[in-house]
Amino acid sequence: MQTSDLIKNWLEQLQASGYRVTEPRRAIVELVATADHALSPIEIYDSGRREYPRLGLVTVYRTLERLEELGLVQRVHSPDGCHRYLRAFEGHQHLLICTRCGRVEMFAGDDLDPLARRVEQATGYQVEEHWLQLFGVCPLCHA
Amino acid sequence: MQTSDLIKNWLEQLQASGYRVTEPRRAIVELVATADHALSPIEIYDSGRREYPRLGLVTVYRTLERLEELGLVQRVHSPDGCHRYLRAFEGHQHLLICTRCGRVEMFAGDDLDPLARRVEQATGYQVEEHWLQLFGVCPLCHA
DNA sequence: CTATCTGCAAACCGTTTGCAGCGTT
DNA sequence: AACGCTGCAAACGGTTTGCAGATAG
Repeated sequence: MQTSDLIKNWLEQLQASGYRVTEPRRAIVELVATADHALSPIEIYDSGRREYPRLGLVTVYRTLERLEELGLVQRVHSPDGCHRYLRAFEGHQHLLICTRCGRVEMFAGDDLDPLARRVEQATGYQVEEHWLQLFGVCPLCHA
Repeated sequence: MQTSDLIKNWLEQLQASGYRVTEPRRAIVELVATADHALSPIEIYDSGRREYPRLGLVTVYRTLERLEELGLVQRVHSPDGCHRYLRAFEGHQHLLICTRCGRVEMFAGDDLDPLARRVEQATGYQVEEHWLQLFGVCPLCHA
């Protein structure tokens, strides 16, 4: 899908879910849908302001909340605890995250479902979610 | 190792590293070394206060910092972003965490090193750390 | 026209820092 | 006796909430 189509698609999904398509939302969606790395709310706010100067940080948080509800973005947790947001991709993804710049790669990892089921059996837990994340330094930051 | 020995061992390690063994530290170490689940700083503060009422939250943070330096505790990250602390075990562990009460189980997972090396090769990243964590509801919270 | 959305300000929560006095060594 | 440690209070940064005015549908 073309990035412009992606943006249009997100806005349509917002609308279809009863949300309104507004200028600030348009700016935020444009940024997040096309970013190649995970963005923090502040980064979105700063960049978004260049396009739509009246943008407020609160709106960034509220819009991200909506996009997460719709499954369009996912949160990324890092060792530093900083919350970043990344466009969600098809199915469950395993992430490789650059600890310097937040750039994110996806990789096909092991399928963890068998493991999860094994562990459920062994412990009696009901497994609801799993994280498989690698952290490292990307080639660009490394140079 | 007996839990009382474990506590003694931690206090000795503090001392050996040039830190002082004080009443508040003793209370904190006792709690964290023997806990069967990951504790948040506030929980440590509240419980610690029962044993040593003058305990301050700041001291909890500062002591956890020391214990982390010495490799005696490890941070645990959850989807809610809440930081909890767990006694560190031998080698690298994969965790299963109860999202309700913070109880933690360890499990022998796949060895992720081959995967990490494969991903390094494919992406050019230098992989430094990995997380394999499962989240769920433990049998007790589930009932 | 109405209900949602926005931005501001202020509240809020977990964490960190400055500092004067206390307690370990 | 000296220096690290403590607890209080206050600062701090990120996130959330209340509210009156703006705006999409």
